[in-house]
Amino acid sequence: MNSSDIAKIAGVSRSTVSRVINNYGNVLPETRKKVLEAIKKYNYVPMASAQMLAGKKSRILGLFIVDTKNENDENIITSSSYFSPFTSAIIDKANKQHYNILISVINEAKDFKNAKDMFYNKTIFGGIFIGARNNETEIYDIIEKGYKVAVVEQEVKDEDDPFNKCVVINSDSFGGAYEATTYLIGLGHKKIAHVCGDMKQLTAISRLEGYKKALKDSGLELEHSLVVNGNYTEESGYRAVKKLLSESKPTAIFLANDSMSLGAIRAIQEANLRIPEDISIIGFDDIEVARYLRPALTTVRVSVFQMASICANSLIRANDKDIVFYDNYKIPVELIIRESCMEIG
Amino acid sequence: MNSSDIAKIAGVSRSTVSRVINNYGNVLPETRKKVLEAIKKYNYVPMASAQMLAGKKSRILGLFIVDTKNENDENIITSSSYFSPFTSAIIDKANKQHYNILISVINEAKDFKNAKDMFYNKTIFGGIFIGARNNETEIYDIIEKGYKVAVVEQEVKDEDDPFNKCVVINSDSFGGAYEATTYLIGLGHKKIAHVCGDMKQLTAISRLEGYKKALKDSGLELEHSLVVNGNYTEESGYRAVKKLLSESKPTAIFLANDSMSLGAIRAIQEANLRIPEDISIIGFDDIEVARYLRPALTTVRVSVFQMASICANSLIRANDKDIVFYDNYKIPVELIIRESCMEIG
DNA sequence: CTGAAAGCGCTTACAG
DNA sequence: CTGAAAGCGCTTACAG
Repeated sequence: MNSSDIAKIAGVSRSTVSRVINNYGNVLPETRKKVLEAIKKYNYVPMASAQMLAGKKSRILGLFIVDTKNENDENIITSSSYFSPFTSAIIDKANKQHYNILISVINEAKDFKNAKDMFYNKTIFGGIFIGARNNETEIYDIIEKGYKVAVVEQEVKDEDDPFNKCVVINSDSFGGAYEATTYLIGLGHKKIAHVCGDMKQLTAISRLEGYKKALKDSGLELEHSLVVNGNYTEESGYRAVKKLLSESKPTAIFLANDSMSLGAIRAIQEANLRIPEDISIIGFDDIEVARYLRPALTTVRVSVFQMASICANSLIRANDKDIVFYDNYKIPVELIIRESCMEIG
Repeated sequence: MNSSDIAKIAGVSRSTVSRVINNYGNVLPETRKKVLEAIKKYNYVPMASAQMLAGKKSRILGLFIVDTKNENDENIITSSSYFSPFTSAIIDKANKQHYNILISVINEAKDFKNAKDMFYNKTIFGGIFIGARNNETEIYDIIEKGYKVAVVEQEVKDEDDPFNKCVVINSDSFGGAYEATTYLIGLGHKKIAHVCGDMKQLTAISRLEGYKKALKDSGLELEHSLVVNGNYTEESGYRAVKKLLSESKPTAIFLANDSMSLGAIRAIQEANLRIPEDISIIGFDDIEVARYLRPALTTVRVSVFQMASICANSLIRANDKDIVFYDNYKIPVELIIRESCMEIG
């Protein structure tokens, strides 16, 4: 069943069938009705690739999750609590506007090829990148070829930066880290450690900066032994805090994300210390588990939903209106005070 | 840049360009080399829709998540811990075989139209349905038109059931519920309540059956007041247990999933009862939070990863080999004993 | 308001 | 081993 068949059945030309399918105005009501009936009767749906080849735009939006495998060969982001709300918000926004999402995971450099192909072979009209390391050059090509892209958590360096030619959405990592650290300082802590995230990522860089700035503004000295490496996984948080506990013995720890806080809790329990009586901890992200922990985790909430919505909507609008659309958003974060911190005393 | 351009540059015909792209054997090595160089130099990627129109198969697999909104207008499955591992496993399997995933959420009956369109307009070569209520007739159409589909958690009634013509993957809900209930009985409990899941879904139906059968096999009477409604959401678990606690006062509760167990814990805490000293609880699914709860939740683990892998692989194999592929899998589950149950004292 | 025709960018028999 | 040509199923000027 194709448009010729429908045309024959309705007693019109293929042009007319096409006109009613695309809802053009210049079709007599009765003609339209005949065509619609034939379409309905035979459950006809035009073949998408033929439509595209003839000039229609793709209504598929790519979502590319750049991810790294952890010790257990599991994807860090994809298996984290971050993935689900982000992805589902994107899907929701897209579906509501009659768009669909093509989703793919990028684990290694070579996987960027698949992502690029989806742009270049015109399967998708545009795409979103999340989880990429800061200044990921693999994305430059795509942007520079004029495709519509949105990136989350990318620094825009200067006017020549390719990321100026796309939509960039960042959360206020610096501000959140600053607020978290200041909160700890306000509670009287002086030995505040920081467990860094994956420093290839903008979020980790900014969170460390925010921590440092807060210390500085309060006149506290930055102790290098209190800043330890992590890579955003639970395991890395465990190791980092284990080390901290045996060496520099902080009274409070600000971890660059919640997953690492989970590891931190384990390390602290194993050392027979209590949270928050012996040590205060604060995370970042506010993943779902955070509020179920006992004590519930104090953390910095990032509105993943909001970030996702902006990504999807910007790109879809750009496609619908056939415009290029550059923009740079900084999404505010919020300190969620629960039970894992207390005044030093 | 299209295949004619490349042909001109390489000094061959479009046919030859097509041959090297599709890796046909009958091309002289030097000819192939010239073409490959031109392709590389100009970064040429054939347009997917033109390829499809000319006869190539789609390499996009649909993943349709049938979901219902909860009280807060959030999708139940999509925002649950079930979504992320299932989806990421599917993506992983697909990407490894050079397939991509088109993902979409079905909230209302009318949203099935989008799913059907993706099949009928040939965007996807096949699709997976998860979360649908038992015997969802909307899926029948698609199967009966001969498209490749996989469904998870669907009962196959008899030989005429359309679901015989697709891949169906079920977890052993009955067995898991039977084991969980038997475990509670073994601990000496006699007043064991069950909070049902969404009874439109096969999992909920089977879990209730397993519970009943275990009672029966142990010679325990089924008390109707001990079986209460739920719909798989945390909130429904909270309400159900609240009711149970004020009325029939069970000593143990088997909940049809872990999300409801979260609500149960809240209700039990509010009633100033202790888990497991005053009341034992056991969930189903083994979502990520389960092991972080204190006491850690005893539950029945479902290998979402395995189910997802089978879905993706079956469909992809069917497409690659161009065969129709019917099958019916029952995936074993595993009782994970943690800290939320104890012997009745 | 409607139809005939060209064209979108590929692949694949067919012929040589 | 390679090329010329037909065809896939649509849309969209163009003409009337």
